[in-house]
Amino acid sequence: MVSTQSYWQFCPVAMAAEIVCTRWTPLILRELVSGSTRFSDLHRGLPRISPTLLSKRLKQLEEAGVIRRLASPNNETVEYQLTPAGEELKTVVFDLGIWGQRWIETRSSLKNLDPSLLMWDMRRNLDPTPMPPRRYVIQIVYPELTPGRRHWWLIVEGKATDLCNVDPGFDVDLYVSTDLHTMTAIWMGVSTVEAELRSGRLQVTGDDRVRSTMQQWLGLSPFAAEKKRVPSPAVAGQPDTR
Amino acid sequence: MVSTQSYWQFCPVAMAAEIVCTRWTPLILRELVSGSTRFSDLHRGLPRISPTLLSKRLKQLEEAGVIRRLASPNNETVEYQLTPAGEELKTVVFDLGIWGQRWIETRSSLKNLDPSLLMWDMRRNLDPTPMPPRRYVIQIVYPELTPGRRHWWLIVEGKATDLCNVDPGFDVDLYVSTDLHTMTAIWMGVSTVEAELRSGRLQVTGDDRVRSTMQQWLGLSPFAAEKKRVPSPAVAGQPDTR
DNA sequence: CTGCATCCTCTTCGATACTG
DNA sequence: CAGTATCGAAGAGGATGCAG
Repeated sequence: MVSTQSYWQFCPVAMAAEIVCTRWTPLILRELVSGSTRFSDLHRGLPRISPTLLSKRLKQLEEAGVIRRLASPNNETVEYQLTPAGEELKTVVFDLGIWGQRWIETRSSLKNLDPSLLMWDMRRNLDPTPMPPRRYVIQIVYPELTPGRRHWWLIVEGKATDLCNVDPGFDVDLYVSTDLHTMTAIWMGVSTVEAELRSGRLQVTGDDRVRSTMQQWLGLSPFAAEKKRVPSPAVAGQPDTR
Repeated sequence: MVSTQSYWQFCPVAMAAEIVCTRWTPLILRELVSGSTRFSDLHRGLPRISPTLLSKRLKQLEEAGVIRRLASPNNETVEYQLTPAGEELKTVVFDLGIWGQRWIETRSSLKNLDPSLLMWDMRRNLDPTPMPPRRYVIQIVYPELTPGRRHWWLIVEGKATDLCNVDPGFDVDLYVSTDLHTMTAIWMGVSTVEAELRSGRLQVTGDDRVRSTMQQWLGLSPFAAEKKRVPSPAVAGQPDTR
């Protein structure tokens, strides 16, 4: 029987698409490119993939020479690292994201909201430069959400940032309260901290210096700078700033 | 029930992958980027896709704003054209091909050979500049293949080139005889006309001026110039040039 | 907890035939 | 020419289990 996953074409686009353009693979590559190397970290950035399929895709990527599987001596941990071939896929993944940011309308981009994904992404890109040189705790609250997804803590310490979903017990330096839609819009660059503070959909209380530099330390999506080329109709339930 | 084709992620990479990275879609885009606009031409470049699926993908691409469907007034013909958003996908598709050319080993690239695909691609990229300014007929023969796939004619007239699989009845100006593997390797840039003439796997007889410029008018794959970064083991059954 | 393997269901894809 | 219709095969998702 003919393998159904091959295109049977010698064209390099077809050969590459067989490796890169299968379900979940571009997103797995995005996670790897963003620096995740552990199975569980990858899965955290891709909550809806089944572990079975993630495992299978990682094997296929290894087989294709895109990643290397590195087990620690005693087999305690496994890391997946991009090979040189994998490194060169960064361009493709990034260009794909740029295209998406430019041409996919805001309305549909802002349909698939997930606080744990958003917080996980924020943790990854947070820029601690404006923070004081000590442990700094930011609490983010989405009052609209169910209790289990309502409260989040970002614990900045040196260059590392930790993310918690349960109260870590530290004193909070900065409180942020908003709704998931607004926070996602800011993260994606279709709105700004300033505009949402004015609109009243975002409230920030605490340390004044950190408060005023939020747009900086928030470290937006890598694609946030790219402007939409499609009309962004006013999103339902989200009236414009007065 | 949750739609299974969405990733449920707001990340632009995910949104773009939902549109671009479904089965066959990168290849359909390659055909569109290469200039095909008609359903039957697209299908000719993608012989193994079912018309059902091609039709479905074209609808999805139209829905996504990547192409426009244009029916002639009397509905006799239909054309699919890239929108501005679709034009910007050229980069992504091209980069994907570049990556494939660099990182996928020759052995696997040269597994999926198909004379009609190869000839269709050659027709598309042929450069008629070195030909005399009249109808010029090139016959290509693959003696190894079954009769129905053995003989091909390229009919160059002005800037247009026609491809025939049955004898068009014209006098032939140039005869080319080779095997499919060799011709594909030349087309993909992993071998050259000169090397294969020397190896004896390629024979060309007829018009001397056109014969000597074959490497030029053949108009290789758009990716042929990109050098492989992976070792190219000597391909089985294809010994190196002495 | 990490990193999978199994089992089962549901969706998608491919092959072929057929239509206006 | 430009697609639909049909149906069996393959692939993806979900739940669960389990070893280190």
